[in-house]
Amino acid sequence: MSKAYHRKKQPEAVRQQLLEVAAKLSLEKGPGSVTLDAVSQAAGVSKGGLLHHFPNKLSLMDGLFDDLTAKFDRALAERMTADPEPHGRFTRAYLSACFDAQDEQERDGWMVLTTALLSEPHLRERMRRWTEDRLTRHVGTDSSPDAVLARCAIDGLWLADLLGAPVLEPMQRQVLREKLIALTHS
Amino acid sequence: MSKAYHRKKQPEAVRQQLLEVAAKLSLEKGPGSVTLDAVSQAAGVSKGGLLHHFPNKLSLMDGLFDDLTAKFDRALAERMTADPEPHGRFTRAYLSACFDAQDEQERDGWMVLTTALLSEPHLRERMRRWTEDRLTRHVGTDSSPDAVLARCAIDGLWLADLLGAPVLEPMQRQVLREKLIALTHS
DNA sequence: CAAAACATACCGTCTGGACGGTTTCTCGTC
DNA sequence: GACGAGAAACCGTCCAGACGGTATGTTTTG
Repeated sequence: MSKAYHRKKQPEAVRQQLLEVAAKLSLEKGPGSVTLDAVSQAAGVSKGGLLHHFPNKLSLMDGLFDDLTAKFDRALAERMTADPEPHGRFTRAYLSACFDAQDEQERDGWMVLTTALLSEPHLRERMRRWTEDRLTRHVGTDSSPDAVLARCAIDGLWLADLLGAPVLEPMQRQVLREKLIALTHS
Repeated sequence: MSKAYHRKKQPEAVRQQLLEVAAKLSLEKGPGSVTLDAVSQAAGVSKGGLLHHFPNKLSLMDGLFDDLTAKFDRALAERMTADPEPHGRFTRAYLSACFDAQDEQERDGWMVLTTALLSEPHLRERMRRWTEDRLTRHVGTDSSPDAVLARCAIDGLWLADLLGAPVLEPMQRQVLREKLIALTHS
């Protein structure tokens, strides 16, 4: 009889814990290491418990996707409301959300998303729809060639970070950041 | 008794075939679907045959990595020798190699590389070293902030392609391309 | 004939998932 | 507020198949 069996029931917390563990596992040991056994064990829950919250693995991945995109959307929304200038607003929010790692954990989460994304065709498709959606939503303010260029560069830079790339010195990073900001205003 | 058993032995061709199949599988059905069974079967070889060429799965992945990076390096070298202007030469070659899908298959290969890369921490590390290497090799001609910016944008754009992103119209794509080229000259 | 290039058969482990049980929570009724 | 009944939140076990890998054969090649 394990402890978890008798502890206070807190489904939402457990659910969140499972998602966090899945994300961490995917980031550190690759998406291939995200197995039901590994996740449940690392989360201190039995596999049966995991399968109660997510009836199968696909729904676990989907849940992870939903969770991460929701967080990212919130981060974007925050920054956009704080930005008085409509033109290029979305791209600047995107930049800030990726650059300013206000929340260490959130940044990692966003990275997880991409790695898991590319490995699972199903999530790739969901991601495609997500970007498409945000894009059409901010067409008009953020569809200039320079804005597109900026967002591509942000993605690329963040991809480099993900690979643990030769870290740009903070100063160079700052220069880049300002160049990108400038692009959103043109 | 299978056909492959009695056909003419052509080890190098089989080896190449195995790598191609592995790449195709990874691209289309995700890195998770690259199994010894699947690869060998799709290549028309027995699993034993596969394991003869690559003694274990890791060496298969490494072989894939070597093959793809070698191809990409060759593509880069070609373009660089054809470019008379030293300044920004590497970045322009990089741009051209990613943009101009001269060889449909080669472009796919490069995409495979990245997806497989991110899923396998081991390959992530190899990739990191690879980029680091190319970077230090062309420091001096391709380390200006604008060149870095350009390469980031290229990566980002290519990532968008990978996701099957909302395709930019060819014209917009052309505009972007010219902006990037301009960046390599500044 | 030796070695390389395959094939075939098989094994131990892992993985996703089904299933039935046990404990705790929720909520209506009195 | 007590209380019982059902629902929700777990646990533990078992299984069929997939997976990576080994061991041993057979055929071709040099």
